[in-house]
Amino acid sequence: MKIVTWNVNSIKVRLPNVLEWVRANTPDVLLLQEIKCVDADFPALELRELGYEVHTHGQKTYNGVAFLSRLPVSDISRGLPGDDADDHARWIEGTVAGIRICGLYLPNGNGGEEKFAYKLRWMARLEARAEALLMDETPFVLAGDFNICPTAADVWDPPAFAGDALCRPEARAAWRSILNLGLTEAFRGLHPDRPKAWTFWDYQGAAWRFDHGLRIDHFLLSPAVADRLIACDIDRDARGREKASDHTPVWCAIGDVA
DNA sequence: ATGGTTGCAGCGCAA
Repeated sequence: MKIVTWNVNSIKVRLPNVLEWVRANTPDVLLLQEIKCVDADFPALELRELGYEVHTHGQKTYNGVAFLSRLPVSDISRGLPGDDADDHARWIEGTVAGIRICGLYLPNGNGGEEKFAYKLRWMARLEARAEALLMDETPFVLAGDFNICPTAADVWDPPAFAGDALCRPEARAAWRSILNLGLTEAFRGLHPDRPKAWTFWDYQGAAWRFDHGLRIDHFLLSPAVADRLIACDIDRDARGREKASDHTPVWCAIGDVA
């Protein structure tokens, strides 16, 4: 099973890129972030024509996540538990082939201490959700735009980003706390030393041209799924297309149960 | 150099 995560930064603007990429790469499950539209405005017909079940958790203007699958999906659930007052559309989960797949858009956390505090609270809820799935012994995948550069190796200019919410020690500590539940980060598990493995290049400052990137889109696997991990990689090519998102797709392949 | 770019929405805000 091939699972893809991609922050598309508006599905309305990105639809041609997404359709072309899906035709060429035929993922089984496609998790999108920042669709930036309400559910009724998501271009479901176009994706159904390519063979996908379409589930969305959208909102006006900001955020919004989608869960698309060529395989049957059951028990879709929207919203990360733990705060009924949180109205950001950042979480959608569903079961495919016995795996609970969670698509997430973690808060960026820049723009003031209130926003950073929200990010940390959201990460505490994420850890609680992962713990609950582990307790249930549910095989699961957490995938999406985590807005976290786990280490200095995941940042093009570490000193310049020292105070950025994507790199701040409290955010990295929260990330490690989640990993320390016993999860496997798919990309670094398979490519521990690959340099400049970026998944995001800012629109500003010609970041793509200079290869000034960050690695912030990730897959976290529960132990049973980690045992079945075959491959995980980043499709840089999509970032170089016309009208590209500032993020590029990241994918992983999970083998069938032996 | 407190800059620059994109998207939404309708102009400042979020990223």
